[in-house]
Amino acid sequence: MLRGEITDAIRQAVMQELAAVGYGRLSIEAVARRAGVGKTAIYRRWSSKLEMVLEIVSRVAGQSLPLPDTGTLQGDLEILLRIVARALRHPLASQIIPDLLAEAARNPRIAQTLQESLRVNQRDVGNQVIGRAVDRGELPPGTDPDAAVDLIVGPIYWRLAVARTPLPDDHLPRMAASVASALGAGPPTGPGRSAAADGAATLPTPR
Amino acid sequence: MLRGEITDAIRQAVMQELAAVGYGRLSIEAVARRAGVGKTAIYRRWSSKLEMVLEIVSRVAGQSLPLPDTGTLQGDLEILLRIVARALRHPLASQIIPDLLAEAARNPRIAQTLQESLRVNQRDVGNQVIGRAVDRGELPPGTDPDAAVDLIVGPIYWRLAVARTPLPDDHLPRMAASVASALGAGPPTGPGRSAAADGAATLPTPR
DNA sequence: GTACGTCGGGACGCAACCGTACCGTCGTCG
DNA sequence: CGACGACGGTACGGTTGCGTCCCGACGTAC
Repeated sequence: MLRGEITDAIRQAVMQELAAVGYGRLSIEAVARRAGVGKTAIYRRWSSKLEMVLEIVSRVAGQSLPLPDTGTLQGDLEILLRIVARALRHPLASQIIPDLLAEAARNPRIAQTLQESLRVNQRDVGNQVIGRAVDRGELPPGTDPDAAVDLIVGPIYWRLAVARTPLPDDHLPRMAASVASALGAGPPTGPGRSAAADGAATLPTPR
Repeated sequence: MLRGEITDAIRQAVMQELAAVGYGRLSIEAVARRAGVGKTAIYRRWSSKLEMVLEIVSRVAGQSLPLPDTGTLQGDLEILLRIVARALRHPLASQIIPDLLAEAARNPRIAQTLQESLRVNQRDVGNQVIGRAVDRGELPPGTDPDAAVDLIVGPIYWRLAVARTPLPDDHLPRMAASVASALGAGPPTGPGRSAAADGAATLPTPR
């Protein structure tokens, strides 16, 4: 009964409006205006601004992405960084993602939805890359996946979404190499260290 | 003539309101309400919401922080991470910082003010730590300070401000070790590098 | 004691938006 | 061809905020 083209127009308008003014100032009327649609059409589909945004965003964020196995930690990282970089360079995403993350710190519903949408793509991808590297012997078995995700995604996110400094394409391999090194030396977790890089052991580590 | 206690109360209220609802939804009336103050008192001090927030935030963000020289890259990093972690754990800061960063992507005035306020503390601190490490021979001379900042601040920021996963105190040294390793192996920057940091020379990065 | 200026508070006109209701139109299904 | 339902548009009452103005109450400096 509801015409799909209208729904699509609304979805698109919500994303644009979200990027333009943020969730805090997003108004139904502005969305309707931008979509060339009556408010009625929106309220016929969603019950409130929050429900609308959650449904639309989670649909976009929930898309699964293919992650090829390159056979090398370095190669996997490079592809991973490239994917994240492309996403964060998207003009809409680069505005919407930080905005929703900030809003999530304040609104449990948003936080929960984002986390659920991203869990599949984030946690699984992280575990997958780390797991494969461990199997290959490139990383020690005790490697903490959570800490690994911090080291992988943190730098690229900071660069593109926080500092917003342009990142030349040829820097991605360097960053991948740095991250790979960080992962190798990183978590001297528990006993039974493997043979792989343990440069950290030579550094005096207080507490 | 303007009573300082009133100004302080307003400043405090702005920070709390900023944390509670974000910049987008911050209203002068709510600030006045929270501060127990008339709107008049606010408009007597600042001309608009934007000017008010910019002045108050830049005053807080502009505080210089002491950065002791521990004599080791690992030690410097650990202290640095500890400082950043403490800041990001602050209940007000942890809400306000991501919010303003998201808003900065949208409002040039905010972006400029934040950048100016943080330039002293961020760029200088980064350059200082890296420079000292290079002098000690812990890092290769060509190390790119910008890339280094990404690697240092990115993971801790992601962990605390984005993923908002609790970070046990004893993880900081491990993270510092990882970051140190990343910095060391990181920039295999081109051939025949000169001594002083000239990362810009190899980068097609205008300005 | 008088004059000044800030104080909180209230009221102003204006604007935007909420969520709902009611139009007349138009496409589609039966 | 007729009924149905979604469509864009408009209007509604109510709320919130803006930025300004005015008021009486203090407190202080002179």
